[in-house]
Amino acid sequence: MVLLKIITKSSVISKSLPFSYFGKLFTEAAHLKREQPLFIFYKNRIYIDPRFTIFAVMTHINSVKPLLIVVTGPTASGKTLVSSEIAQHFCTEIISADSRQLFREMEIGTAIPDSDLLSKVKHHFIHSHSINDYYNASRFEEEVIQKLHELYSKVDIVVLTGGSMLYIDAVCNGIDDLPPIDLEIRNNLIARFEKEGIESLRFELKKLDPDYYHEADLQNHKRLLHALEICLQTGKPYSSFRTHTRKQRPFGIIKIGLSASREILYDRINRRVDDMVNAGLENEARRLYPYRRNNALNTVGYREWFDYFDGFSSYDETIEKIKSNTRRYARKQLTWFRRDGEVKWFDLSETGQIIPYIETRLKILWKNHHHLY
RNA sequence: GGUGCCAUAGCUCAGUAGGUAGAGCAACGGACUGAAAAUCCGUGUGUCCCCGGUUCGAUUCCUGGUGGCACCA
Repeated sequence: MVLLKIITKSSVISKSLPFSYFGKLFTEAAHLKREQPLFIFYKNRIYIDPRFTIFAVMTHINSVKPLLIVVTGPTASGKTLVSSEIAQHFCTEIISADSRQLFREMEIGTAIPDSDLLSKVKHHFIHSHSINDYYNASRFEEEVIQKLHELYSKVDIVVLTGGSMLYIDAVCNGIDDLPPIDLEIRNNLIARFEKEGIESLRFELKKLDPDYYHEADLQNHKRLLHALEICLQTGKPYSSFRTHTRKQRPFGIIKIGLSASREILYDRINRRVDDMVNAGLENEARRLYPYRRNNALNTVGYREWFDYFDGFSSYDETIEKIKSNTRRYARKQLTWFRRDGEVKWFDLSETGQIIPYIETRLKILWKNHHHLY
């Protein structure tokens, strides 16, 4: 809801109005007894009759939560195009939730939107960081929440799109606050793991945090390393930082998922990998080869080339491996989606229904507040 | 046309000295709170080419087909 105040030579008009939500023409003029409307709302912008002298137009958003439209789906399901259409329809901007498109050094292999789309809609968190930066889901949460705060002062709808589910969860539900870890503690633990093996980590965790020891995946060294880092850094068990609660967000969330049959999805993946190869993926990987130890480059579409450069696989095997690993990645994403009951799914053949669906949801959301005024 | 070899999972192939089978890859499922395109865990999906024969029992041995490969014509 928007409080609109228009100050003219002769009068001050104050009106509470719904935001320009449906993308339809919205007029508000009857009370002026004019034949022509004084101003119209259209797609988040206010257009004023030029024959009228306006001294000031002030608006502010009031009471109704702004909205985050989350567009997700497995890799190569067409998120980029759909989210761009949604953003254009609602005259807003896109935040990318993609843990690899963040990095400006990686372009072809991460399938960032093309320059045409980037010029039509403002995108955030694409090529915003360097592969030399230390990055993680918590940082993403912090930076996106900050960015949303900024954006919601201008618009009341923002689109979040991507397939990095942990990152999306971090924005929608939050993740627990943890202290930063000294590099020395981290490196010591890694060295210990490499020298003494995972058994040594289990032994230490059982001592420092028996609670987490019982629920942890004891085969997964990353989980154990992380828990131990926290224990050693703080002197308190890692489990004492785990709240198991969702953070409250000052915005509403609608989740849209894009789906396709396995056959179609796999075909899209295979074709996209071929396109990437034709666009010069091998050269991009060769350029990044010196950085292959960076976590950012522990990524499908790059690590396979590094094996090829090291002589461990043939050219054809490399491309097959990229396709196969991308398919596996998509399956892993699907596993994550199955647990999230909040997602409204649309098949690729019915993407035309997405914007009408969002508009219906908006009507329901905002109608309830209308009675307050 | 002749001779030899081969036919087993979606693919490449093991194997059963006769008791209806198993590896790798692919595929499929799950976990997931500061590396997440990461990391970790689990699952065999089969007319053992076809028709007969021998046998208590044949994917395995035998006859004959069919298909493939190699060599000789």
